[in-house]
Amino acid sequence: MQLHKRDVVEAATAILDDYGIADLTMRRLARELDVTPGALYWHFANKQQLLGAVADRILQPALKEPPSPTWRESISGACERLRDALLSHTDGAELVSASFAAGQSQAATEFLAQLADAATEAGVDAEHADLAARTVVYYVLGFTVDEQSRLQWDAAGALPSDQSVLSTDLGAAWPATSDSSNRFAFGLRLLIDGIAAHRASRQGQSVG
Amino acid sequence: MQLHKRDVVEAATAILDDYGIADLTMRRLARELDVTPGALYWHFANKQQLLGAVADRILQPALKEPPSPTWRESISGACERLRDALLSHTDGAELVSASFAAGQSQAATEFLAQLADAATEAGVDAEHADLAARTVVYYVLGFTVDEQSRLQWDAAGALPSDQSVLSTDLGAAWPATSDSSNRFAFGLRLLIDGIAAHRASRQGQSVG
DNA sequence: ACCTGAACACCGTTCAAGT
DNA sequence: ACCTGAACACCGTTCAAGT
Repeated sequence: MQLHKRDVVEAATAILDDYGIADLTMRRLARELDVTPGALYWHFANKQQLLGAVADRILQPALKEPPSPTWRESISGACERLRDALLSHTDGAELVSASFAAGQSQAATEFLAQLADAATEAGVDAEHADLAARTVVYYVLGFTVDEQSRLQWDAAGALPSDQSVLSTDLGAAWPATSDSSNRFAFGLRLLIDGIAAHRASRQGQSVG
Repeated sequence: MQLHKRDVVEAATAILDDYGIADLTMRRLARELDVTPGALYWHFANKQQLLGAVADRILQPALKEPPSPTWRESISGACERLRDALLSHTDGAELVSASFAAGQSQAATEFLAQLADAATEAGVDAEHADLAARTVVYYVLGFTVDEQSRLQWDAAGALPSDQSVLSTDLGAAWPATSDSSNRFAFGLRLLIDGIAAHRASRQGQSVG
């Protein structure tokens, strides 16, 4: 039967989840779809574009924005959804980070625009709102790439019996997800406070 | 004559500057050094490690820290030196960003420690100083990767005669380096203000 | 319109064997 | 100790030709 873009992206996501970004090659993907590598180039101009489509798929859940009462919650909510989306696919942060840098993810652009809106709400002038949004995205991507590589490294080295590197002392379980989330929230607060400070130093508006 | 690590890193940097990161392959590098690819693996365990050494070389100028009167100037000074170092090599931001994420650059770790010291000076507790430093580095790397890709794209498309995409209107020259630097400074101020706000919300210290 | 076959021009890495 | 020769197991991309 006919090959459609959606099938290709779905199969690519499956390879990503099961084997990671290093195994997500055009040839491997073609094999999985029972076609010749050349077939993929009928649907996608090149690998970068295909990865961009995978990035868009990963970012879908991060784009739903429930209305927030304050701009602070708009930003931190969006960032938490972004991090969650990245963490729910093997090497998700790395893939999206690369696609974002290459300008191949339409969803990333959309996400950026949402953040810029929140920054505008916060009182940042239009000229700088996009920049504030980018700064926030750089943080989330950088943090999550780091976090995910550690998580996956630990998961790979984890033996069936709980023999972790840091669990030589009894009882004390390995610093869990909650700690990582706290660390994430710290950096986020830094940025949000920075945006608030900028707003305040420009013109006095109602406190968000 | 004998091949030394320093020769290899120097030749690698030359390829980077002249042809970019895509052409910085082990085989190409070996050819340039008049050796067999296998020879490189006597001196470096793998390509990542070699790229880490190149990153260290690029970061060297960013590590000199002149004493600053305030922690704010320590941070912004370090960040400007980092950006300058990255921009002075083709694809420098991309290479250092990758090496940093892979944990292969010793210089990047050192740079991080310097920033963490400044954050501590600012009144951030030890537990969070490293995190604040990372947040700043994520910003500088993210911003500069973006900036450099645009710069290089423009430079590649620039015809001998000043036929730029945006210069269809007369007189108005293309937004120059100064604008980019202003944008860089904006995001940096955001982060520094965020750090200051965090310090203030914790305990009242002398204003930096 | 959509895909195959086959090629082009490469990669990173390993390792016995040489000096 | 340091490097070569040669191989292993791959890559992304193109494009005439088929259906």
